[in-house]
Amino acid sequence: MTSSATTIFAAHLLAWYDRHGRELPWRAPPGQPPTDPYRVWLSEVMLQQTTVAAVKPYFRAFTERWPSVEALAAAPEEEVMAAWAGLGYYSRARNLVKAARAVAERGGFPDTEAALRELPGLGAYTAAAVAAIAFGRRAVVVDANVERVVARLFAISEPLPAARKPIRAKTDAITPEERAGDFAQAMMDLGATICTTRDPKCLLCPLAGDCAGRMAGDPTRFPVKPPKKPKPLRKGMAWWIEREGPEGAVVWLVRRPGKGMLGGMRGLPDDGWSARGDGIGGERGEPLGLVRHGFTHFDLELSVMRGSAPLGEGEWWRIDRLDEAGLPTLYAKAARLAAG
DNA sequence: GAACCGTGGGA
DNA sequence: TTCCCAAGGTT
Repeated sequence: MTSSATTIFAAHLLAWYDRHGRELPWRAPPGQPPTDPYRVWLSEVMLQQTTVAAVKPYFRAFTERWPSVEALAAAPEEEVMAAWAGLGYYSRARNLVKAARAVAERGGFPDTEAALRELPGLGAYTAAAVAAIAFGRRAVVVDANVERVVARLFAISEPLPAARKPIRAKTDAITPEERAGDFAQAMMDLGATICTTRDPKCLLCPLAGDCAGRMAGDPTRFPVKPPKKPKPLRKGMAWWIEREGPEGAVVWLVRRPGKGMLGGMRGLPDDGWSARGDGIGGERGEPLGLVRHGFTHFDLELSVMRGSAPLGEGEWWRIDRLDEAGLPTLYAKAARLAAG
């Protein structure tokens, strides 16, 4: 594509974006002053591998409770972890606190892609997105949407993940010098609403006339994905240990190790199903039921037992305030089973 | 590269 | 029900 062709292509897509771009809580309306980098960063981290619908309530809660990066930097880590509960990929919350403190320490966000990339939790995608959207830098932003749109647009037949190199090169070639942030958001909106994984709406697509994948017959052939591996089934045990406290019934909660599965989150004492060698042994006890839960790379069947004595380091937590404990979904399910 | 790291919604 | 996977990063 020639330089002038690139300009026309980008202008075409941006015109579509100005008319059809989605309204989102973290997105400044067209023509507004530069978006607050804190809100851009926070939303981009929340959106990593996470749907817009899932992020919205968390974004509102975080920005209401911690309106600035300085406020977030001053928050105790465990409060942030609890507020993140249910959103998944909990290393994001740990890195969020680290990055906020680094930013507050240096007096504000760095405004270049390379410097942003140094912050914990900001990889190639997020650093480029924040640099482009919050600071108006030209950056090549490639997420799963862009990957799909570009693979179809140029009919890239090489399978993933090797296809990422040519996809990135093509994305670079079509990224304009001006409004690179809007261009990136336009590509992502296009992927989310038109160029969807299944059943793309090619008749509504502003790029249909340029799409090699469509001309090839079936755009959904791109990108070509490798076969996926079967998910193993793991079995484990956890204990629901309840007693009467001065203010009502309480249950024994532990803090999970900082790394690994559900790292840093509260949970029920367990037998080490997460395979990190840090399990707690315990008597079998009365079986309360079975919780099934799917993780990214394995499924879990967790047997929940009624225990009698506290196991490991932990704390008694009021059962009527269990929703404030910040339990990840697995343990929220177990609690529902035991208390519910 | 490849494994590891969550969750909920849509088809 | 089952499968797929979404504004990825770290090791």
